[in-house]
Amino acid sequence: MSKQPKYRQVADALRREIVNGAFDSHRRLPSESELSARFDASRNTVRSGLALLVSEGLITSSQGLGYEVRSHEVFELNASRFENLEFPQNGDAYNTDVTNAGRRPHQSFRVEMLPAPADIAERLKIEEGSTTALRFCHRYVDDVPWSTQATYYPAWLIEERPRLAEPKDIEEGTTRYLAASGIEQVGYFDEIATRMPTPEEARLLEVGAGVPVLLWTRTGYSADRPIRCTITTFRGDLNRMNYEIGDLSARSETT
Amino acid sequence: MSKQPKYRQVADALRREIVNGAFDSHRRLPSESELSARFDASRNTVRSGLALLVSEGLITSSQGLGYEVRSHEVFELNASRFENLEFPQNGDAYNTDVTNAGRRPHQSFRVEMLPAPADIAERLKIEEGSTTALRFCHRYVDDVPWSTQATYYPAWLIEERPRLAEPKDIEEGTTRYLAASGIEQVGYFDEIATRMPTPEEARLLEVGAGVPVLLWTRTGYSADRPIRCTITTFRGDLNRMNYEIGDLSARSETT
DNA sequence: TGCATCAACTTGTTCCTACAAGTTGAGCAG
DNA sequence: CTGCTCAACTTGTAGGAACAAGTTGATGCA
Repeated sequence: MSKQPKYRQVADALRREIVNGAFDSHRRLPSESELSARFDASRNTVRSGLALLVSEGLITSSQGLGYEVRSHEVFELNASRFENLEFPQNGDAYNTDVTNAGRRPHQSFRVEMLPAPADIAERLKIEEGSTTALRFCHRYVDDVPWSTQATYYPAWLIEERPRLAEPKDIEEGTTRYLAASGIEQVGYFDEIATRMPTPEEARLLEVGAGVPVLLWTRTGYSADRPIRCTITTFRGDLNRMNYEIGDLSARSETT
Repeated sequence: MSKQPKYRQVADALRREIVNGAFDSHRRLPSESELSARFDASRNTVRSGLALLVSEGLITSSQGLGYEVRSHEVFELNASRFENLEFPQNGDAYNTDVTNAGRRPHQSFRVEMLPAPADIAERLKIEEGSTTALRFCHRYVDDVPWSTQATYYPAWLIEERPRLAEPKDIEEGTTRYLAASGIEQVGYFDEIATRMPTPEEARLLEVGAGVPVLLWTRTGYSADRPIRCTITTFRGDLNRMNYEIGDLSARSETT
């Protein structure tokens, strides 16, 4: 009658109940032993089924507490408005967006001088191994880890704009700082990818198993040459990226 | 000495060897019993460690064959060039891009008339439950499942452009078909998200555990109103999306 | 009342066994 | 030589047991 292995039947039954909302948002699931009795399966088998749901990102488990349904409240990032000088903002884009959403931003900075990795060198059109300044930024929203951001600047730019090498926030935003001193970012090339987090990323972003990360690589260009490359790693469960392209006057109209 | 549980030590050791390239691209890993002897751990413990690497997307397993390192050969999609009338193409964007990359495209179509789901209705600015035409497309590259695409057209558009309701490819591309008959897409709003696949998606895209999907939702607008909404589901391990924004004349120059 | 302790829960880790099921290559029958 | 069978590998599924470790609330002592 059922060709599916038992642990899958367990997972399928629980998944159906979860998506139908049988378990309140942050109430707990029945314990492993209860499920074991209900499905007439060993604890190991039930655990296999639960592990499947964890890896799908549907539930989380905590030792001593049990399993609970994960809630997703996504945060939208408008990538095409970022770094657009015409769009009014107070401070940098991250602070602006988070504050506008009624959340509380927090970030920690770190600056390193290091030789350019191959992929960065290629994007910045510089020699692999030549010096770059890496501004690394770990961002939180309401004290929940949100993203890590690594921006590489080529050496020639640092010499002209030494504030980029200081390990602190640039209040007006780096784009404006550069523009105000004559280096204008006139275009950018974005690459978006997804994968499962490395153990290091999982630690920094405090994500468990089953949550992919969104990788956003932006290479900014002046009229002459590449001026910086930013790699942002987002928690995939909490973020969505938007692009507005072309004439969208029909979008804002009320129907 | 080592506070980490043994199955994590196994996973960490193997991960290190994999990223250092100790195992050839598609050669197999040692079998579970070999690893069990090497790490002085039970087969179950070794399996837990291997399961971790599978969920990270590093390796795959096949019954009877063993474990092997997964290769990533990503396919780049230029999202900002899609549906741009100025950019010359033969046929639709998918066929063009895949053929240009020297790969062989294949796709199967299906058309359904169905009531609009809530999220689609909101994006198309129509009543929830009102009729829409869904053009569903399952795409392959070199016979590997690549993406599924669901495009919803509002009823008013189908009445004017009945070819959209026919279950076959429109050779010149839907964008050009619409433009040639007076409905021009002048802008679009893109949303990009990632998550683990549902069992249905995992089946269609033939992805195992540990591979997230990339969700791309594009709402196209004419000068007056939304004209369609496309939801594309990509295999995250095989695809990357690009956006070119602003003046990128500095990008194409040779250094 | 306030606080510490502990029993009773939870999941986490590790081992064991047994058998099912997919793959491959050796070897034998024709 | 061809083609089939089968033994010997591989991973997959299912059960068992025992103990570690985190959490919670009840109990009882000061």
